[in-house]
Amino acid sequence: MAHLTVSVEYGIHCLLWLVDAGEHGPSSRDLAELQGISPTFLAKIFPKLEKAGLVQSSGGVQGGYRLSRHPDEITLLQIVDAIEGDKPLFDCRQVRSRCSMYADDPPKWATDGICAIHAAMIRAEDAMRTSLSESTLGSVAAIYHAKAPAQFLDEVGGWFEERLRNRRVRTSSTPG
Amino acid sequence: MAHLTVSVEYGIHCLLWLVDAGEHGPSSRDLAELQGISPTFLAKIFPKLEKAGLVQSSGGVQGGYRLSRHPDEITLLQIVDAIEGDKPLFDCRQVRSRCSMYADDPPKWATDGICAIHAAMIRAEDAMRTSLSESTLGSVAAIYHAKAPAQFLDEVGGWFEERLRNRRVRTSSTPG
DNA sequence: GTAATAGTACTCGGATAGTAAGTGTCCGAGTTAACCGGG
DNA sequence: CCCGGTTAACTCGGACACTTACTATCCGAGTACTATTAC
Repeated sequence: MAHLTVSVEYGIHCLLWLVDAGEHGPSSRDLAELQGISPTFLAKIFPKLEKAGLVQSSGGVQGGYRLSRHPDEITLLQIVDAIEGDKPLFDCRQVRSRCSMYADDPPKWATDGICAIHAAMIRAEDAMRTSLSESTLGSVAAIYHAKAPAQFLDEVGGWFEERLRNRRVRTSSTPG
Repeated sequence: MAHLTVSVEYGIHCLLWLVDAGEHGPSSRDLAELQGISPTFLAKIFPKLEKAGLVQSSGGVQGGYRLSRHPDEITLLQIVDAIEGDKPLFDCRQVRSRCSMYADDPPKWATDGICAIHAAMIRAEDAMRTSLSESTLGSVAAIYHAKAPAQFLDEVGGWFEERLRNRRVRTSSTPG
């Protein structure tokens, strides 16, 4: 399995849709059905994004999500950390101090400071994180906008609005 | 779980011991028992290192492993790739083309080229890999040598030699 | 016309399977080199 | 003394449990808004 999971992929794609959505954003269910994703699974991802302060939710029948700040101020690193919880690249198990030469009593120089291997891994992880922090939701959205025709984005916007209108009611009769 | 597994950690630690071992290196079992690692598990890691051309094996009762080139010419990236098999950081599942707007028939502009999210992840992965390629087995070993007293390294060398001598025989009588 | 009530769809959290990958063990096949006995 | 068979420990590969994390589903509780109903 890859280090960055599909939860991250789902999360970023959803946030991209929120870039175009207005003040009254779609629900997690709308986003799931639009993209062919499990609605219940996506519903477990959004609370993490909200706790990280990336989106704001509104409850009730007209509820939904919207970005809590400008897309240019949301980095991919923030999204990854929000969903994966700052998962380390490398999990040092202190192999060196397990050496059988010093039976269960490693000397100070063996445990002092950080393991050289671990240090190299931390440098690699920092390089990755720095790269992720240089891409923002806005910059990714710009690439998508350049690819997709404007008509398509309008259609999706209309789809969201229709979903929103079709909520509520449905008690006695359907409009026809 | 972390992206880089304990297999990588075990592998690097073992290669570090091989830096100090001479032409006649220790067996995977020697290395496992020295470090308190599962011998059978370690025995599954070394063939990968050998396939990648990092170590050379010699079979038989006097067999063992030795580095196949100078430690300064073995990068951490090569070790990681040898053991993990060039595992990608991010596994793009083409969420964008699954959009329910175009039912099962995504237009060309949606599938053309690489996904913008995927591209950002590839940049992050490249940054990580570049960092890993800048650390060599030699540079890591130098840090360890600076920390551990020379006497300790000699003791380990002696331990390996004794293990090697105590192989074979043991049929009728022990030398005394 | 206004206030109270019922109903709907939402968010949120916990409990629970199924699946995939990593970790670790066991066993057998083939290899090498030292030891042992016969020529 | 020399040569072939035996033996021990190695590498190598496959098959097999165990554990963990991720993915996905289901259900119940609380919330906000709408429509209906009562006054």
